[in-house]
Amino acid sequence: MAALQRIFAVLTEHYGPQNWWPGDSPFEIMVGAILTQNTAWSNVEKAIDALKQAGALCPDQLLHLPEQDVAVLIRSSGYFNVKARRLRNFCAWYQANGAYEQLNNWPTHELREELLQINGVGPETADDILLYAFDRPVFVIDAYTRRLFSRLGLLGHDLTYEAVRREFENSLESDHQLFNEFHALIVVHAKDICKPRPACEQCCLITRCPHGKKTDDR
DNA sequence: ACCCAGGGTCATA
DNA sequence: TATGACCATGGG
Repeated sequence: MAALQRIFAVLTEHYGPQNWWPGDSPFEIMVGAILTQNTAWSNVEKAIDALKQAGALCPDQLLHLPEQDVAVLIRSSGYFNVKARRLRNFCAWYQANGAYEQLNNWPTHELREELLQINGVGPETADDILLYAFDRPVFVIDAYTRRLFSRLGLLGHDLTYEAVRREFENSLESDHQLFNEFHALIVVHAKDICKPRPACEQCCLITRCPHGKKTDDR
């Protein structure tokens, strides 16, 4: 994908720097990464606020509280029962491995493999965490990225997550700052482009179901 | 009332 | 390995 650099330039020129991920600490970013699975960020913000309000936005409390209580706090983020369990799974791993300072010494590949072992952390969530909490040069592939680039004709729509990620990482210099901005810009562009609802040609490049035909997505 | 959202797991064939 | 069911709230 030789055009990537230029697409990044156009997006960044239009929207400016994004300063992602929204969040005050690496741990908050990791929690957000789990809560935002298939969920609008506005709903996640409320859940994170509720956790803060309850003094529960830390591994200790999330592990100490009954899972049911956590579920109530994160209710607004949807899937609250599964996500409460996923937060617990993640925190158990996080504590067992000495928290941020220790984990940050791990090589990127090993850290990624370990994250993927946690039940509830799939490839995108792992990569969110690696890129935005640990500043590792890993390109995050989400549904928007897949739709936009496959509809531009730059990506096959039957590629695996790993294949798409390799494609992006091989087409750009390995720079966490670049990957950080690029992914953020794709998401911001998706939100921006289709404000009311459907129907312009631009929308069809990145929103879910272009005029009823759902061919891509995976 | 319907569609969608910054996914992931599990059961089945 | 590939589908399909399931998880659930809140905004447009």
